[in-house]
Amino acid sequence: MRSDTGRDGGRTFTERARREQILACAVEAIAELGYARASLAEIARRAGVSKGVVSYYFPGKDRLLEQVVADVYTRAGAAIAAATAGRTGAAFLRAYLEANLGFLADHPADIRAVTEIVMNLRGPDGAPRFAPTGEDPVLGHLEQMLRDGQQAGEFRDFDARSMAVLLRGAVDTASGRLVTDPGFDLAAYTRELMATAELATRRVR
Amino acid sequence: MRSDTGRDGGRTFTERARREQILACAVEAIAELGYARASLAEIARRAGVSKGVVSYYFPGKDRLLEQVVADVYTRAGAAIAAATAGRTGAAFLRAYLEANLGFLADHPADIRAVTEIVMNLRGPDGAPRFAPTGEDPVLGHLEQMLRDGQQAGEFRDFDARSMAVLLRGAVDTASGRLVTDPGFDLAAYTRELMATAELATRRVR
Amino acid sequence: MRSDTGRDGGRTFTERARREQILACAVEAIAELGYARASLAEIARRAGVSKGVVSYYFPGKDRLLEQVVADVYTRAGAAIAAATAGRTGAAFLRAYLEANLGFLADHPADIRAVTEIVMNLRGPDGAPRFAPTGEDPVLGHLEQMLRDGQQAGEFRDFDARSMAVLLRGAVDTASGRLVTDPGFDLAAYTRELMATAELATRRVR
Amino acid sequence: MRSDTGRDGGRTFTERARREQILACAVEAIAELGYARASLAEIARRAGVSKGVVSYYFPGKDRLLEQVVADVYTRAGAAIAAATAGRTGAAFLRAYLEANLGFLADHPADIRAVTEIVMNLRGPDGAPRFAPTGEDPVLGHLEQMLRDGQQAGEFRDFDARSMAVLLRGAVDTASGRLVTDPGFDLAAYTRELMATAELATRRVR
DNA sequence: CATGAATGAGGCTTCATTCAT
DNA sequence: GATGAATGAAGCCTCATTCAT
Repeated sequence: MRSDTGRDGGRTFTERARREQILACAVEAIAELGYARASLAEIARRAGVSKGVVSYYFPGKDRLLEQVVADVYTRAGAAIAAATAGRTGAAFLRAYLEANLGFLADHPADIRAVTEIVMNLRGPDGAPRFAPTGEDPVLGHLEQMLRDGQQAGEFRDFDARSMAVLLRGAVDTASGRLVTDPGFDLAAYTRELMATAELATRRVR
Repeated sequence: MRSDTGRDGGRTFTERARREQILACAVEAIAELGYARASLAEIARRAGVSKGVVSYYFPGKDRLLEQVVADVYTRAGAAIAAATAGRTGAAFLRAYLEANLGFLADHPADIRAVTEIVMNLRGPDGAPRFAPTGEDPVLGHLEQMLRDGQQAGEFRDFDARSMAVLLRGAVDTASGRLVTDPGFDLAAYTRELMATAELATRRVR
Repeated sequence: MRSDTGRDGGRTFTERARREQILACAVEAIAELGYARASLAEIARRAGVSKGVVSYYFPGKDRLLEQVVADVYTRAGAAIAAATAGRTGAAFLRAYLEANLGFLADHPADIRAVTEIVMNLRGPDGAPRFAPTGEDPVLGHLEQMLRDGQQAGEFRDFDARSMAVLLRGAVDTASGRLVTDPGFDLAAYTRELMATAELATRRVR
Repeated sequence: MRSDTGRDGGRTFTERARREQILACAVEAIAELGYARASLAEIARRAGVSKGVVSYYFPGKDRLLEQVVADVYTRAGAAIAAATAGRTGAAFLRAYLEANLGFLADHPADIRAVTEIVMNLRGPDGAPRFAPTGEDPVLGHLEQMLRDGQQAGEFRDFDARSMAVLLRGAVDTASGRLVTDPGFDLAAYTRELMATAELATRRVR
């Protein structure tokens, strides 16, 4: 047993490193070239390994892409959860939006890649694999927090579901801009989105 | 040359009909199957013609897809222009959003298809063909109208560019929801978006 | 409408010709190289066409192989049915075996290919696609004819099922020999098989 | 070299055990999954070892498969030789067929695996590795014993070669049935085959 | 001895495109 | 104008094999 074969969760050190490397290269390739052009060959090329290696670590391209999504979701979710811990109402909303756009600013490629995958990856039956539906947990959480703020009397009486969709749409659009529009000013956008959220949700006297 | 092939702009009647039919089937296929699965064969199948016909009318798949985008943009632009004609400031904004979401409600497949194409179609160099940039005419127009409203004293002093991006993002997200989220309530969303826009842009006393 | 595009059963003349050509080349390749080495590329090469053409005419390799089996079964069945028409008992058995071995002599590659496919082709679940089971129609027919001969008092009281399996095995083994054993004497084998069948089935005084 | 690695014929105890284990798992995998799906990875998985181990003990997959055949042939040959020792003529034939079908009943997977390998394994030139030819020792032995029986006046004057092929075919077909046809009655088949052999070979008065 | 890791060839399939008719 | 036919590239995947540790 050598130092580079230490086990952790059933996986060797090198295996975990390779997996992460491949995931990173997949994100990079998708963010840069788009979903359709991000072939396994391209991902392997960026990782400096042969095509077979990718298949060796992931049982199929779909699984790899799903892993990318799960990976980024996990990291983004953790960052946002940490930033919003213990907050409710307007304070939550501010922290939530700030954390979302902050993650975007720090990991634009990750978000871009996830967006591409979510929009394009389909199951064998042709149905979208990550289609946003009523049960979307991300959206559901935001909606619930908005509803809580309303019950606490902090927010006005808007349709929580629609407002949640609107705010997520405003967040998501930023990721697209960030990658393709070089003139996009994320800081200004963040300020304006937070102001808009504040004005659109606060209880009117 | 037969009697049923009257000329119009250098194109016979049947030719124009075929083109429109193919474009319509392309929209249908992309909206239903997604960008990657909408092959020329599938489009031809839906149009009830052979693959060769598609190639005959459009010099390459890319051109066909570009034409789909141009087509829908033209129709949507006309509808929105008609609805907002002569209006400025808050009145313009209301009419603009209402017309946008109205077009969405009337032509969800068109919007879905265009979204897919815009996100996926790339040039030979790999660069996005329709990437939103600073020169995006759609966005530019909205931005200008917002700026006009500010100068007229009707709107508060927000960053017009960011607000334009935000509102477009809020509009675009609705198209995605409309197709994949069966529980999405477009009417409620429209109301909430218009309320939000009103609250976020009006001059605060 | 030209002479080479005459329709027949929804298929053009060229299409039927190509299909038959591909089927023939598949038989040839499998008989010569064995199941595992008979790739689509090899089949296409023998047909003098590109790999894509095979996929153009058959929706997948499995379907092509299934078609080979169906094809040969149909032809062999027709030949045997014609040779045994109206016969029963020992006369049927003689004609049956003679027709079987005759078809073998005339189309050794076909039989060899079918044998390979039947033994190797598996479904997506890994289960054999043509596994001989109790419901095997070919075997069932022979068994029934043997039983009829017993009831007519022409045959002794053997186990009809076992005898059917035995005779089919004796027929099938000849196809293997014919291809791989250059010294195999089919005529002598035919004589001996018919003599054996006669001796093994006839009513003993 | 430890105490548990006593040498025998140049091979340690564990080495021989490993070889036998791998051979057994190869048989199992081929019998169950068929030739094409029995990959080294699958065989290694069933043996509970890594792929490298298989390569370590056998210099290539072909050699492993050849060894499987040799192994089963050796065991089957020994069993049959023991059962037929000292017998000739009809007595030999009865014992021979009984021992063959008995081995089949006791080791169906072995026979199935060998059948698959014999039918599929090819040399680099594409030629079958185990094709039955005129020099087939198994067949040759049976043929010789039949001839001896004829010269002893016990058998009628059939073509010994053809009869040998016929009987081997009747034996081999049972192995195929045994694996794929759940309703196959091996005991009944054995009885019928022995009766048939008796009737077909005995000297007619 | 044994393992995990990596390779590269080859297979099947899909698809945009071209061309003769 | 329109079609069926054919191509060839590219994609994903599986697998036997090799190698450093």
